[in-house]
Amino acid sequence: MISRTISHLLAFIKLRGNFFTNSFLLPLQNHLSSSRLGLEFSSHTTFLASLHSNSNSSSHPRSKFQKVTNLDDALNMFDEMIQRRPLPSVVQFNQLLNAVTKMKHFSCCLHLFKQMCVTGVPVDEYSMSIAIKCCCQLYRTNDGFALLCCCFWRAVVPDVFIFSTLLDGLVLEDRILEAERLFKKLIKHRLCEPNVVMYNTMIKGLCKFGNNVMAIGLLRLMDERGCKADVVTYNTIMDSLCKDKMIDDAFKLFKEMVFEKGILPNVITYTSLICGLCNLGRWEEVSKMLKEMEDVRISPNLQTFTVLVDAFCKEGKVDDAEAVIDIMVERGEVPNIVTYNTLIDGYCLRGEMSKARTVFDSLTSRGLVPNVITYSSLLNGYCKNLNIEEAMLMFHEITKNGLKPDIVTFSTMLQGLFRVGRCGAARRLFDEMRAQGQHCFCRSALKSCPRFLQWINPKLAAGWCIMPISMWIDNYSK
DNA sequence: GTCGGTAGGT
Repeated sequence: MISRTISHLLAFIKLRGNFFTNSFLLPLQNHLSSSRLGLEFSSHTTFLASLHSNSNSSSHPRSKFQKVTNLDDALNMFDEMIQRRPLPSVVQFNQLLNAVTKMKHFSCCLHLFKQMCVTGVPVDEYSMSIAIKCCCQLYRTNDGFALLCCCFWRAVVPDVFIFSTLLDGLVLEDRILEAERLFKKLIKHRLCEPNVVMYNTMIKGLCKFGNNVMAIGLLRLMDERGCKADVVTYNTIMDSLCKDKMIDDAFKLFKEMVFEKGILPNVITYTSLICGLCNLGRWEEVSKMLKEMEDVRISPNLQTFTVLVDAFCKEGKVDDAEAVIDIMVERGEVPNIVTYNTLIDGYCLRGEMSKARTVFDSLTSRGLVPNVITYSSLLNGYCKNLNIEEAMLMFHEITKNGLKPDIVTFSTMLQGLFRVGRCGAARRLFDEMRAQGQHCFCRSALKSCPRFLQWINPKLAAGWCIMPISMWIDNYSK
C-alpha cells in the first residue's frame, strides 16, 4: 500500500515537472487567470488565489552598498570613506556595515564599527544594532549587552531592533530563561513595544525548547496586544508542531492563518507541512498538498524536494529518493549538498554503509564539497551500526578536512558512545565540546538526549518552568 | 535614505 502511494507520488512529481520548473518565470497575474482550480480544493484554492491577487510584491529600493558582495571591495570602500572630508553620513556607513554583515563577516564588521567609534564617525541606533547583531551571531551575546551599555553613554536610545537582536542572541545561545526575562522586562518597564519580529524571536525560542503551548499562548497575546502575526509567526509554530508530530494542530493553525487572518502561506509553510505529513507516512495528504501548491501557484523549491528525498529514504525507498533527485536534475534544478546529505543519510539509516560511501565519494565529481553534515551523517551511520571505531575515524576526518564538528556532530558521537556504554568517554567529549566554545544546542539535540539538558542547565532539567502566559499578561498591564 | 525573523543532518 505504502509503496503504491509512493510510486503514485513519484509519478505526480514527474507529471508536474514543467509546472514546477516554469512557474516562477511567469507573472503572478497570468498564473491566476490560467489557474486550473482543482475540484476537491476549489473553495480553499479560490480563497488562497484571492489572497494572492491582493498581495503586493513591490520591491524595496536598494542601496549601492547592497551590490558589494566582496569583502575586499567593502574594506576598500570603508578606507576611502573614513578619509573623506567631510565624512560621509552615518547612513552610508551603516549600509556598508550591513553589507559586510550580509557576507557573514561578523568579526570584520565589528572591527569596522570599532574604527568608526575611534575615528569619531557618529554612530546611531542603526550602527549599534548591526554591531550587536555581529556579537550575537558570534555567540558573544554578553558583548552585545556590553554594547547596549555603550548606547546609554553615547546617548543612543535602544530601539526594538536592538532589543530583538539581543533577544535573538539569547535564543541562539539557548539562554531561554534569560530571553524570557528580557522580553518581560521590556514589556513591564515599557522599554520598547515588541513588534512582530520580536514576538517571532521569542516564539522561536519557545519552540526550540519544545514549548509549543507557550508559543501559541504568545501568538494569542500578540493578538490581544494588537500586534499582527505574520506568515513567519505561523510558520515557526507550525514547523514546531510538525516536528512534534502534532500535524493536526499545525493544520488548525494553517486554516486559522489563511481563513481567519487572511495571511498568505509561502513555500516554507508548505515545506514544513509536507515534512510533517511525510514523517507520519501520510502520503495521500502529501500528494494533496503538492497539488494545492500547484493550484495556488507556489512552486516547490530545492528544500521541498529534499524533504521528499528524505521521506523516501526513511521509508526505505532509497531508489525512489534517487529518482526524485533525477527528476530535479531533469528539471534543471541543481541538487545541492543538502540533497546528497539526505540521500547519504538514507543509506546510513538502512545500514547500507557501502552505498552511502559511494554517494559520498561521488560528491567531488558533482562539484560538491562535503560539509560537516555530510560527515555527521556517515558518522551517525557508523554509530547506528555500533561501529564506534569507524565513527571515531569519521569524527577526526572532519577536523582533518579543515571543518569544525558542530553540535550535531558532537551529539551524534555522544549518543554513539552512550549506546555502547562508554559514558565516561561521552562526558569527556561533552567537556571538550564546551571547551571548544560549542554552546548552541539545536532543538533535536536537546530532545534526543535528556542528559544534555541536565548538563547545560540543571534548573531547566529540574522542571524549572517558564512563567505561564497569563502572568505575562499581568506583567504587561502593571 | 539603512537594520532584525520562518523550512535540511543526531
